[in-house]
Amino acid sequence: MVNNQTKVSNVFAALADPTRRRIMERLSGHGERRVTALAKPFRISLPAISRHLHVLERARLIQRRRQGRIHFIRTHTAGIREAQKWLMRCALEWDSRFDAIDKLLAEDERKEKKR
Amino acid sequence: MVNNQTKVSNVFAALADPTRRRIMERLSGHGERRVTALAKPFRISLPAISRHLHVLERARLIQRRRQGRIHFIRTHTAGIREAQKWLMRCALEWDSRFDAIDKLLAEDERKEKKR
DNA sequence: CACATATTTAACAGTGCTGTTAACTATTGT
DNA sequence: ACAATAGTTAACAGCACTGTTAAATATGTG
Repeated sequence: MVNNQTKVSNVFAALADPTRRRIMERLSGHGERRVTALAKPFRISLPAISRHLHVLERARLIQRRRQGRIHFIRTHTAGIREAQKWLMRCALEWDSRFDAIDKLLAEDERKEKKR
Repeated sequence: MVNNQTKVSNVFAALADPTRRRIMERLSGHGERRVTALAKPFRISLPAISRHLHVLERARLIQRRRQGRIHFIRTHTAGIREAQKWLMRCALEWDSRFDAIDKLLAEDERKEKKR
C-alpha cells in the first residue's frame, strides 16, 4: 500500500514530463483512445509510450480498459485531484482569493467520505 | 529564455520531491525563513538543502532575499499558479463543477496582462 | 587581523528515468 | 494453422538527480 506522500510524488513526477502532459491533453475531452492512436503524433517509439502510460496509470491519472488486444485509455481524475489538493493547501495560505476553491474541495471531501 | 513547456516541467518536477514539498509546507504561512532555520528538521546535509532551494527557486516556487550572509527564503506564487493553470485546463474538461475555479483563474489572467 | 557563521560550489558515488531495438504474448482474421 | 495486429517486457546505453564530504566564498565579530 502506497502512502499518501508517495501518491502525491507519483502524480507530480508523472506530470513533470512533457510527453506525459501532452498525452493527458490529448486525452482530456475525448472519451477513450487506444494506445496506438494515442501514440500517433509522437516521434518516440511505442514501447516508450507504453512506459509513459504505466507511469500515468500508477499515478492514477489515466485508467485502462482492455477489450481483446486493444487497450482503451481514458483520463482518471483521482491523480489530478491529489495534486490540486496539495497545491491548494499551499496556495490558500498565500492568497485568500482562493477561498472559493477551498469550498469546492471541501465539498469533494464530503462526497468522498460518503462512499 | 525558458519556454512555457519547460516552465511547467520545472514546477512539477520540483514538487515531485517529498523533501521539497515539506520545505514548501514549512514555508507557507510563515513569511520569511533563513536557510539554516528551514533546514533544521531535515536529516539531510545543508548542501543538499541548498540544492533543493535552487530547484524551487528555478521553478519560481520560492524567492530569495539576501541580507549580508543570511539568505531569507519566502514562497513565490508564480510557480504554483503555473501548475494550477495546467491542472485546471485538464480538470475543467472532466468536471464542469470546476467552472468557479475557471472564472477565478481567468480573472488572474486579466490582471497579469494589465501589468 | 583572526576566527566564527551562513551558505554555496566542487567532486564524486549511487540510483533511477527515458529512449532504443529485439523479442515476447495475446488476440484477430484468412 | 499461419500471418497480421496490438501492445508489453527485456536488456542495455546515456543522462540527470540526490546525497555525501571537503573546500570555497562572503559576511560578521572580538
